[in-house]
Amino acid sequence: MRIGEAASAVGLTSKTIRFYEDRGLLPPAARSANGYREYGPDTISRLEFIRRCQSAGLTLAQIQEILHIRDSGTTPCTRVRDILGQQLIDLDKTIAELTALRASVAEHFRTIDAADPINCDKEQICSYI
Amino acid sequence: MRIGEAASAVGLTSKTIRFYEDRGLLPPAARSANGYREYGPDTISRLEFIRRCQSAGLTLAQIQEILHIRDSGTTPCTRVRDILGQQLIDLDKTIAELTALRASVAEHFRTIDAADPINCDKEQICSYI
DNA sequence: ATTGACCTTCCCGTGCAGGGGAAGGTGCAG
DNA sequence: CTGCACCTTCCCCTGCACGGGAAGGTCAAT
Repeated sequence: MRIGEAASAVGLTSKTIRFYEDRGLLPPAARSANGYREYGPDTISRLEFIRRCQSAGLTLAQIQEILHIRDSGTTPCTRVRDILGQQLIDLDKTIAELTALRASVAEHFRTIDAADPINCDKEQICSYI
Repeated sequence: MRIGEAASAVGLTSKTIRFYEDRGLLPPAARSANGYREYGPDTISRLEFIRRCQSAGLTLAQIQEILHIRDSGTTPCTRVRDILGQQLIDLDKTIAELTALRASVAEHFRTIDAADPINCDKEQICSYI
C-alpha cells in the first residue's frame, strides 16, 4: 500500500509518516518501481503502536527509544515500565502545579469580580492582579 | 536607570526586556545621549505587572492586550475579568485531561508491572501498551 | 593605554510535532 | 490530449518565550 492509504488507515497524514521516517521512528520505506513508498501491514501496526504511545502522553523521542529496543531484538517491557513510571511522576507534578495555579487564578477572579473598576489604580495597570 | 539595573530589579534579563519592547509590551524606551535605554519607575511597575500576570498563567499576548487597554486610557478590569474567567475554564479542562491521562497511564503501568516480558508479543512491539 | 563591565543591533537556535507550499514526476480516466 | 489525484524532494513556517553569541560602541577605573 502507498503512503496515502497507510496514512488514512491509521488516521495520520502522509506528511506525518514521512516525518516519522525522517526522525527514525520508521525504517526507510521500501520503494516501488516509480519511487513511491510501499508499506506492508507491519508498518501499519508500528504506526498504531506509535499512536497508542502518543495517547499515553509519550514523546516521539521516548517512542523512538522503545522502538529501537524492540528493533535490536530485546523486549522493551522494562524500559516501557520505567518510562510509564516517570510519566506518572511527571503528570502528578504537572497536575499539582496546575491545581495550585487554578486556586490562585480563582482567588484573583473572586477579587476582581467583587471589585469596582473605579478603584482601579492606574499606576499598577490593574489593581486586582 | 539602565536596562541591566531594571532587569535585575524585577528578576529578568536585559534580553527579556528588549524582547518585551520588541513585542510591544513596553513602549519604545527613552534613550540617553549614548543610545542606552533609560528607564523610570513606571517601567519597573509595568514589568512587575507583567510578572504578576505571568504567574497567573497569562500569555504575553493576553498581557499585551491588557496593557494596550490601559494605555488607551480605559480601565482593563472588565477584560481582565474575562481573561481570568476563560483561564479558569481552560485550566479545568487541562486538569481534567491530565487526570484522565494519568488514570490511563496508571492502568498501563499496573498491567505491565504484573506482566511477564516473556509473553510480550513482538508483532505489537510491546503488548502492554 | 588598557582592561572590564556595560550597552547596542543583528541573526539564528531551542523544544515539540508536525504543516504549507513549491516544483516536478506518475498513472489512469475520459 | 488533458485533467486529476497521487506521489517525490526541498525548504521554510507555526506557537511560545525567550537564549546564544557575534561584532561593535561607551564609560569608569587602574
